[in-house]
Amino acid sequence: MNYENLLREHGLKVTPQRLGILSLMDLYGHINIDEMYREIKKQFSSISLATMYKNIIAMSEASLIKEVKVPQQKSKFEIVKSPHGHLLCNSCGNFVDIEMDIEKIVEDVTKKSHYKMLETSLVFCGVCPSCA
Amino acid sequence: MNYENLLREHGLKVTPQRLGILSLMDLYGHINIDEMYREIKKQFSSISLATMYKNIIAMSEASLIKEVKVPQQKSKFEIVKSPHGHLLCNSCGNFVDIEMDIEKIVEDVTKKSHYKMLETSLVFCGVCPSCA
DNA sequence: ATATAAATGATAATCATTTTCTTTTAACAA
DNA sequence: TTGTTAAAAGAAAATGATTATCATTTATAT
Repeated sequence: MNYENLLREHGLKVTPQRLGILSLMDLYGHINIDEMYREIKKQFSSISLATMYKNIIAMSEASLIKEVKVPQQKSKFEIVKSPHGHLLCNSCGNFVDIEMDIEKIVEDVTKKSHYKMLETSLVFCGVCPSCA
Repeated sequence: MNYENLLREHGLKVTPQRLGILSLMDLYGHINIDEMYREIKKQFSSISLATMYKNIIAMSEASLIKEVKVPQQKSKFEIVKSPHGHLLCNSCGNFVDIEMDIEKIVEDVTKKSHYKMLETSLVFCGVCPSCA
C-alpha cells in the first residue's frame, strides 16, 4: 500500500509521523491508541501524544481510517476498506476482520426498518479455535 | 417490570438510587451516562456521580444491564434482554432495538470462523424514515 | 529558494472515570 | 421492632484520557 498517495488522495499532508501511523495500522490490522503510541515511539522517540490524537482525528475525518468500537475494550483503528465484520476472541483478545454478506443483512434490516442504511458495525465475540 | 426482584435475582441490594436508574433505563430504552445523571438528579437531587458509576459497574458485572458501544457516540446502557440489533439514525440520533435473526447470522459466522460465539454487537447506522 | 499554511511537540486545560474515606442504609437475625 | 454488619451512598481527591493552546518546525506550492 502506498501511504503517501493514500494521504494525498484524502487531502492530507504527508508527514513522517502520518506514514508511521498508517504503516502500523496496516501491519497490525487493528490497533488502539496506547498500542499505537507505544509502537510509534520506537520510530519517533519524540512524537507527542497530542500529535497522535490530532492525526487520528484528521485521518478519521478524511475517512482514511475508521474507529471500531469493541465491547469491553478500547476502540481500535483500522484503515478504511470495503465493509466487513469483526471477530473478537474473548480469551486471547485476537481481533480480526471477517468477510460476510453484509449486503444481505442490510437488505433485511432495511426491509424491516425502512432506514436508508449508511454504515454497519458488526462485532462478534466468542472463543477462537486455538483457545477452545 | 419489577426492578426490586430484578436486583435481588442478580444478587444486588435494593436501593432507591438503583431503582431509579433501572426505571430510567427501562423508560428510555437506551441512555448514556450524562443523560442518566441529568435525569436521575430530578429524583435524587443529591445523588453523586460516583454512585451512578458504581451502580452501573455493579449492574453490568451482574449482567443485569449491558453497555452498548455506538459509533461516534458515548456508550448507551440498556437492561439485558434477548439478543437483538440496534438501529441509529445519524440525523436525529434516534436509537432503537431491531429484532433480527441473529441465530442465522451467528451460524454463518461460526461456519466461517469456527469460533464458539458468545455475544454479538450489531449496530446499523442510517437515516430513519421521518428524517429522510 | 521562499512564502505560507499546516503539522509537530510541549504543556496546560478539560473532561471522564475511579478511588478513598466517612456517613448512611439495606438486609438479616435475635 | 431493634441491633448488627456488610454494603452502598456521597463528597472530594486522584487518576486517566482527550483536547486546546501556542511557539517552533516543516511540507507544499510558487
